[in-house]
Amino acid sequence: MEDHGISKAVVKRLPRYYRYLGDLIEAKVERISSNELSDMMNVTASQIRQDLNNFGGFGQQGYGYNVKYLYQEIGKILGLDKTYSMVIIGAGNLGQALANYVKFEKRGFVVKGIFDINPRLKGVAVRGIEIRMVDELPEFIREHKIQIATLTLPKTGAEKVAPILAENGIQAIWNFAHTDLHLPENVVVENVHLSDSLMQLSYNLNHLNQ
Amino acid sequence: MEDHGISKAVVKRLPRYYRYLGDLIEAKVERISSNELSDMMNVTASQIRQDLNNFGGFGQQGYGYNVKYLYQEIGKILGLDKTYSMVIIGAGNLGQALANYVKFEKRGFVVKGIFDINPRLKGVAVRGIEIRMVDELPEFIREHKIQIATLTLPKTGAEKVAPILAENGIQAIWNFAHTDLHLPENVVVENVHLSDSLMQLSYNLNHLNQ
DNA sequence: TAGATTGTTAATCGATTAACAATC
DNA sequence: TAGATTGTTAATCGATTAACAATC
Repeated sequence: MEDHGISKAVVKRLPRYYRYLGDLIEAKVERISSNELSDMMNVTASQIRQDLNNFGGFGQQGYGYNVKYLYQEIGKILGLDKTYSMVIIGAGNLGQALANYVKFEKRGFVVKGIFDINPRLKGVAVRGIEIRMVDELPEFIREHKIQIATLTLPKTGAEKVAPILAENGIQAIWNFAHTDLHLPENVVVENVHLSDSLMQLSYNLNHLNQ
Repeated sequence: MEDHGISKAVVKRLPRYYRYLGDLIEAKVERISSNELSDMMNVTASQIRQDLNNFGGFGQQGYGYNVKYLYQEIGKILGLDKTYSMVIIGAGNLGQALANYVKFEKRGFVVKGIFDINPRLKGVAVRGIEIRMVDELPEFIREHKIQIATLTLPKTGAEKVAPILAENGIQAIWNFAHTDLHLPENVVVENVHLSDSLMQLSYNLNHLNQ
């Protein structure tokens, strides 16, 4: 577990390496050089080697990298060799969409509960998981040792619930709400601001040219 | 429209400025200095001024920035003063969630059509928009002058449909599929790789410490 | 006018790329 | 052994921060 000082840029690239390596495994490719991978991914071979060497020497001179091994190692670095207990807070369209997305479960992110404030949703089941009311959260988190909370509710709701999560020992928040959460240092926040993304698209669409 | 050479990092920060300025307008704040904004946003005042001056001098010495004016100007830079015609391709949970998300519409991104390959969904309506079959896409895009396609379908489907979109004049793709699309330079691609995001969360969760 | 704060230039810092010795 | 390719150091490039003159 000794590392740190790894830049955000590097961490951001790891899932992409992981994805390409997964595809290579599917294609039954056994070994790959940083140069071949560089061609596939449109990054420099130098960057690939630098990135990987932040975590250790996974390759072999004259040979390259063993695809399966490297895939496994990056998986471990990303923490994908473990399972995580998750709740989804906000059972609207997006929340339900994420709850239904089984691929996350396959990667080890298990949805243990879905929560909402709307009493009309109480007891309604999404993929076999009944929707609970938000006031049950503190107990639920502690009882089920929930590590990750996915926030798919409006801004104000997210801001209200976030400190409660922190108080009850949530370790990470996957935040889809359109706001920046201010939480203690020991709570990891990963933001997915879809409207920011759409605005970037819009910018690029308008400014793409000579 | 003269610019370019604006770095990705800057463009990525613009929506966040825009969001904070919107909040300030709601809070009836009329003017703000780069220093105050810096405190709110946890970025350096220097960076704020540098970022903005990529696009012009929006402030005034001794005064700061007029919130409403700056908000408008950033909106224009992001292209939010226009409307866009959009289709959503893939009417699964995520596609339907996005189709139901009215805030996008309010920002000018209008969903004109929803498409799927599953014949059982044909004619089903989402927020009043009936689901069409993917083979109708080329005609639909041209007829309705669609500029943006949102891809919320599996990898293989996305890879199949993407070139068809490009051929029929789509200008930008908002890609939620778990794959990198290879398209002509004149098609903007904005990726939202949710599982990459979840992996970054997982990394940070495991490596947060001393 | 004095004070505040921008716009912008210069300095620093960090990340990417290039180069090459080590070694399989 | 010769060839290939890594791991790693050094060079370059770009982005962030600091500083300050311009000016409202």
